[in-house]
Amino acid sequence: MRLAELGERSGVPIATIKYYLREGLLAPGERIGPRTSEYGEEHLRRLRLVRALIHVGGLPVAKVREVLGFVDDESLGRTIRLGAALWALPQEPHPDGASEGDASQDAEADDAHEAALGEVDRLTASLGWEAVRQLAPISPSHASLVAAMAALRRIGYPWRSELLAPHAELMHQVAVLEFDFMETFDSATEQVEAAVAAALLFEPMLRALHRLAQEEESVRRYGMS
Amino acid sequence: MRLAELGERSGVPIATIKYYLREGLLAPGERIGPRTSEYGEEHLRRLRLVRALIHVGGLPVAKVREVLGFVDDESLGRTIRLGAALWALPQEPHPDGASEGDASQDAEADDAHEAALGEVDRLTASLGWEAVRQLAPISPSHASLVAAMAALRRIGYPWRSELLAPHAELMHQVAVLEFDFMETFDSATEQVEAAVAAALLFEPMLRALHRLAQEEESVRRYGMS
DNA sequence: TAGAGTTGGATACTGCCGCTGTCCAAGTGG
DNA sequence: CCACTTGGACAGCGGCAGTATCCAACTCTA
Repeated sequence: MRLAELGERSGVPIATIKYYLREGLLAPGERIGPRTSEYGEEHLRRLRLVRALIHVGGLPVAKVREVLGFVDDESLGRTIRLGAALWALPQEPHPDGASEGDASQDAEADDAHEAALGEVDRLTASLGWEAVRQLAPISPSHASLVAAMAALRRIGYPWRSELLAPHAELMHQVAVLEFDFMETFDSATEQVEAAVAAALLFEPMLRALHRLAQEEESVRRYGMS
Repeated sequence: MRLAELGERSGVPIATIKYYLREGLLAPGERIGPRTSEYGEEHLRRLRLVRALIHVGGLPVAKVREVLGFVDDESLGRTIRLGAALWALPQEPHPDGASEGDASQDAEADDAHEAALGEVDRLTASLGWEAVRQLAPISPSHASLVAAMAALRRIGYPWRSELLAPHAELMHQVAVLEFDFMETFDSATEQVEAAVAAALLFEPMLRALHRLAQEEESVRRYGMS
């Protein structure tokens, strides 16, 4: 398949495909002439993944390049390759959300952070997530969880680890399913691609469930009016 | 408190506060002279909410204006006011993620959509979420859930409603807690603000838990290497 | 083989968005 | 009294995801 067909089958404008090629999000096609390249099904698959990362996941192009760099790095072992790709996914839309006001506020923020840290520690201990506990100092997901809990605490919502535990257990079941799914693919690259896609697409579903539950509870409490 | 102090206590640059005033995200202060205004604690609170919506929630300024418009509309009943504010929160970062390739792909997408619709229907039926079932045709959250499930299905991940049910139940418990928290505030405006903030800040926490669970499972399966 | 169309490649531009810097005349405060 | 601040207006910036244009070299079709 050549460029025009790739664009047609993927629904992505040719100018945009050229852009992705330039940015290294898409490997160049196989050269079959000085000014002609042939693209395969794997290009189509990759193009769909890129679009999903950017449009569903909301990742900036630079981040996509980083993630795909790990996905494609065949010199890495599977664990590292998968871990690196998943860690490269951004943890929060905008990590610069902290306030930097006067001293009292900074102190407030630190208190919340400390408390959140302790809460997460108790949570992972009660769950027996030993790997997570070992990785805690360097794991972006761990930092992200602490930051989110601290933010909630700062607006006066001191969430307890006991309330989080059931979610955590469920998330672990979800992770098991995701990994099972991932292992149905043959090539390591496809496996990691599948894991990234699943990790990313599951989250909007969770968010939607959360909002639906809010709707239900709102109507139950206050009626439909 | 005057402009300079508001900027200092919130940590938001004065130029930015002026921008928010211009954009209508922040009510003007109380005029105490032809060129002087006084700002109160509610301005500080609102400013923090605006920052949280933009930086933690990733909302564009226009969306923030829309949400706050409902939060502030005292002519609305509480149900409507709350519902409108929550519905105005964006459901997906980039809702334009669909592909529009050739006919075969469109058909594929429709199949996935139909299947997802049925799955969600069975889910809400089994949960007894009657309000959600009634609101389904107009609820953005419902549409969003269907879209997310359809996207997963399209990449070959036909999630069953049984697997979602425990999440949904948990989310309902979460919603109950959120509403309890909301009701600890006196003024309706503060209540709705609290609900919006809680709805928004809970989601990053869930995502972080999901990713931590992935880490744990990855190490359990493939070791730390 | 002629002529229309496509290719990879380079470069410059667009539009949106969240600010940010500058300027101003009118007031304020020590 | 005079430096400073205020509300207000407006232009500009920097980043980002594309998009448009042009090109010479090539390929396909008639």
